[in-house]
Amino acid sequence: MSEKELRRSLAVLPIGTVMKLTSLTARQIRYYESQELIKPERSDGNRRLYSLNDIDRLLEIKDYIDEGLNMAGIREIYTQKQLEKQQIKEQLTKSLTDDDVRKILRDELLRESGFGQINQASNSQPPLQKPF
DNA sequence: TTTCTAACA
DNA sequence: TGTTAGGA
Repeated sequence: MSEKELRRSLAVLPIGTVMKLTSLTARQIRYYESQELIKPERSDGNRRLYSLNDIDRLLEIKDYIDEGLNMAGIREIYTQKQLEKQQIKEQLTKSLTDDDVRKILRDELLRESGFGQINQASNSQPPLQKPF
């Protein structure tokens, strides 16, 4: 996470500030939390602390409600969005794996060409038993 | 003073 | 969602 993202996710705002920044009532803000649309931190004597990201999300929630969505509908949007992120992560991991495979194939070709001894030190892959 | 939980004329 | 009670 970049420092910028860390700052935006730092929960330091009390509900009173959030009310002014979003024009929502404390009742609404707490209700959206009960619907799992936001997850503010807690501290002090059980007081809620919100981050700038929470502010953005609350403003988005207002728009979604204006568009006629209910709590469940909005929640689906966010849960689906986090699933997409998870899939992107998996794809990235798969991509890196393919790159490793490419390195291995390259070294196999070098070995078969009789240049096995000039293996690059950058490749930490152990030699294969049976090159094809 | 501000915020919290729970509950409803 | 509003509003209020009773505490922290």
